[in-house]
Amino acid sequence: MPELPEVETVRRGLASLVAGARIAGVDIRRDSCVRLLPGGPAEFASEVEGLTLSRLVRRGKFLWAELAPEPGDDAPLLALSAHLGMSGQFRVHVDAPEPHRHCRARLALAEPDLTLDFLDQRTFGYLHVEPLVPTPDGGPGGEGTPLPLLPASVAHIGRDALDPQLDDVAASRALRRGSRGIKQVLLDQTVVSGVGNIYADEALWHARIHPERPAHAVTASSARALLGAAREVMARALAQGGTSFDALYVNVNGESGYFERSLEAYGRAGEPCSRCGAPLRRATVGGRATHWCARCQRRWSARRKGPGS
DNA sequence: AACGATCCCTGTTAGC
DNA sequence: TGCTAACAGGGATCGT
Repeated sequence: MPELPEVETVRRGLASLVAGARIAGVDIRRDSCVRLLPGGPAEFASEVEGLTLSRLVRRGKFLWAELAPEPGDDAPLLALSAHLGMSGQFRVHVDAPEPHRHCRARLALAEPDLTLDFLDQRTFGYLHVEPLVPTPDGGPGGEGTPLPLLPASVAHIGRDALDPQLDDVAASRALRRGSRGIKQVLLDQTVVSGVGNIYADEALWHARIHPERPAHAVTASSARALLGAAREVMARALAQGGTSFDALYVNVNGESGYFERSLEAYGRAGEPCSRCGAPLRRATVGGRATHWCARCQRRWSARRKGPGS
């Protein structure tokens, strides 16, 4: 599934391939792949046609292209935003083949002439055209993103774990707030964004925290370790995922398995923990498949030795 | 306000 | 063998 590292890989691919191109035509092949607009898919098409894809920007798992009236115009007011959901992909073609079975939208680009396909097998992803709005925390952060503007539907999303402007102190404090299990807080994109189910399990394993430990019972140093682990594991995945896209194939779907060999917890139920050898467990937590080591990741702090213990 | 439950959707796999 | 059911998942939204 595409989480932050995969989405960033897509962003880089699109930035190198389609930035600066003009949207010459829009073919929505499945209406529900476009977020609800009053005028439906036709409104989507009429809003974006003729505009230029300028900067490609990401926050967490949200990706968007600023839309400029002309190439080089740096006062965009609109964004073409996308969420890949579970299975979204972008593919760029010089000579467009017949659309793939899962192709939900096809954009014809000009200067250069290219075809940009949005594919999505499980249809949880979408495209959206929406205004860029100011945000209190000062903008998307990350590479090449000077504007303090976010697509309206992304305004509530917190800075992500790889955002250099993320306030680590405030973020780790926020991770310790509330009665929810720490994994659910880590998956809450308004706190720190970009972490999905796979990297949540990985980060918790690295930080040795039980996924169901109540957030308020996580120590300050554990919360800092957790944030650091999330950052570390996603940075490593990005380093691997980012190496392998062909010139005209935007590597996207996160299922390509390039990072799978490095996973310590996710998908490894029954296998021995590489730290302690105890078998890894699996259960459903908050509706999500969850993997952890029952020995390394205790639900409660180890009891201090005392009378009666 | 905070949090849990529900729903969206389809291809694959497990089970009978 | 052929069918059905469970499952995977992020996030918006609604109800408590």
